[in-house]
Amino acid sequence: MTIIETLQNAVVRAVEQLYGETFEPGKVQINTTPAEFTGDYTVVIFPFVKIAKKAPDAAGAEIGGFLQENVPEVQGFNTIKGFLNLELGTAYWQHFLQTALSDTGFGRQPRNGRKVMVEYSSPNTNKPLHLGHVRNCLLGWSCSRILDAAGYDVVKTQIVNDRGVAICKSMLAWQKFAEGKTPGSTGIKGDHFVGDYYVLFENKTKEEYESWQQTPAAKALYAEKHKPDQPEKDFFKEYKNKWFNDHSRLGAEVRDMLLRWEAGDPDTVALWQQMNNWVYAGFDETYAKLGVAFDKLYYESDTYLLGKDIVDDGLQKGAFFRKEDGSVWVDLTDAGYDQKVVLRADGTSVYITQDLGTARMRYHDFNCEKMVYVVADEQNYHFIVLFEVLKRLGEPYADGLHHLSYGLVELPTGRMKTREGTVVDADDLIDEVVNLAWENARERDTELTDVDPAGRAEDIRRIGLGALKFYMTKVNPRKKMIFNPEESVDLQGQTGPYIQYSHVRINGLMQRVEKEGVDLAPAKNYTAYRPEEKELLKALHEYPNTVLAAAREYDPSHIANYCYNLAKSYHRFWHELSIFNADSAQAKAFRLVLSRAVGQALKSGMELLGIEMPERM
RNA sequence: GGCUCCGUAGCUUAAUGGAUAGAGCAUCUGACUACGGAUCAGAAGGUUAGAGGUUCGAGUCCUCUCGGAGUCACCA
Repeated sequence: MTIIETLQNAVVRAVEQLYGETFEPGKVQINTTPAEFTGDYTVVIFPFVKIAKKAPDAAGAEIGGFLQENVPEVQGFNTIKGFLNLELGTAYWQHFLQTALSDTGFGRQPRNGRKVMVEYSSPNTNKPLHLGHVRNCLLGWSCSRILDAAGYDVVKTQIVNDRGVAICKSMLAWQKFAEGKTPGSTGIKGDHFVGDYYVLFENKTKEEYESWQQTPAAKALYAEKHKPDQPEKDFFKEYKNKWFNDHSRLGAEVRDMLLRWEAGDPDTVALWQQMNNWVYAGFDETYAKLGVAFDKLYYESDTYLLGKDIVDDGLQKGAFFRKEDGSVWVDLTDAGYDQKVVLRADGTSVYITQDLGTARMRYHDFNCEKMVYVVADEQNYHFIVLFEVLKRLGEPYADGLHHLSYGLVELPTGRMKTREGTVVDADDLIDEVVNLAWENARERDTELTDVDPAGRAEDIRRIGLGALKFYMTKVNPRKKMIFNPEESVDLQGQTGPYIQYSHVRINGLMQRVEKEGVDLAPAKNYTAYRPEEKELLKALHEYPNTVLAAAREYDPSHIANYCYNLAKSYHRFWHELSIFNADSAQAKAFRLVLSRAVGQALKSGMELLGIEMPERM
């Protein structure tokens, strides 16, 4: 039982005895006491005022008195304006510190035997990963780690969008123009290699379209179809999709290729596998650099026909209905949404059919009671519909579905656009932040460069990536993010390196403890806490609660902000108090023990964000 | 237009319905010849977009208005 639960229960007993009313323990509000008041935890008294028929402070004093008498941990209290501030005794804090230190899993909940699947990244195989995938991957990875720490068994997965017209474009361009070149022969990373042919296809198509616009047929079409005052340029911009479907030679070839792929034509399938394998090799490299991984991969080429049995199921249960043309629909108008098609008239699947089928398949594969989809907020509506439909079908996991929706990453110049070349490539970005960390390190210190070059390089990599990862996880996922390249590699202030630095400081202390064989036992006799010590201790104490809150809300930014606050308290503590030169052996031992526990929590918290700690910086 | 999300200091942001809205960046002023200054202390900067309402108490909940984004495909 946590201290908060202990206090809640005790308050319920107090109210029962004093005023003869029962209350639900969960309804008792207990907050950490703000720094400007004395106390550790604060009970909000207002809800009891009516029952007590007393002024807030009088009721608070009575409840406080009861708690002090009946709860051993409560040593003192004061009431101010309806808030009952409770002070916990040093025995409690000493015990807590010892537990936090010896418990290697401090902040981790015991296994709860429940399984959750987290889907993230889910790239297309026709181009490399970009900045948006980086946010997605960091959120997905972090969310997985947090759920794991909260006691769940987590299955990390991605669904690879490996089929469709996009990859066929790359394939066709490669076939026509590559003259047998490969990533191996050119030295280009596989995903970039394939992406280049996708771009080439788009460029060739553009050329074809522009020359087509000069033909008499095109001119006649414009003359006949354009809206009043519409310039030729605008007309043809609008017409592009229709042109691609009706007139383009490349368009015809690419559709032909897709048909051959669907028919299982061996040559086409072989080429498709070849090119996707190049891409996967590239992705693996990027994922490794980012420090993320997956337990199970699903491929859209395997899943894109799924879901038809669910459609039958839905028809039988009356959740779906069939229109005259044979298409199948779900009517969500009673819930304030639209009617959505779930199966085309020709019997083929649409996007949501596939997702319905995939959800059921995953449930059968892993028996997950929860599934988290890390997908950008563009698809909010899709997931509302998907979850609603699964609920109406009575799927057993329907209540455990969560869309971890995050805002798009934009540049200061606006939204990223492939066509305008404003996409920030993931590999470039990672290299860039590490380079900047190098530059910065060289300016700082020359002493560290001559020892252990390999360890030094690894530390710098951790610092650069730490800056990037913290920058991207510290904001609430829901918020649209303006990616400012300069701020993302800041190393001062509310940043990853700020936190890493506090850990490095602690490391330094611990090495000295080791070297000098400092006796830490006197720590338990130290009780006269200084404000900086108490603040730090209280901050440390909040770690397990923070992990639980982050898991409950699927929100890594709670962890990021917590780590920052803890590091901030530590820096202040460090600056205000002498550790090795403390007044007494007890104070010295206590501060060292506290430092060690804080170091462990910081390391553990940052690990939840996928951030590693450097040895030195 | 319907639906969803967002709007907090110049900028980036925090705050299970609780106390004087908390940080960082940028600006200005300071800090021990001491455990590492990627640090610390301080100043300045806020009508939480606006107006009503609910509540003992609202940045947070409700209604309306304004501004921004997304979505409203038999695309994925």
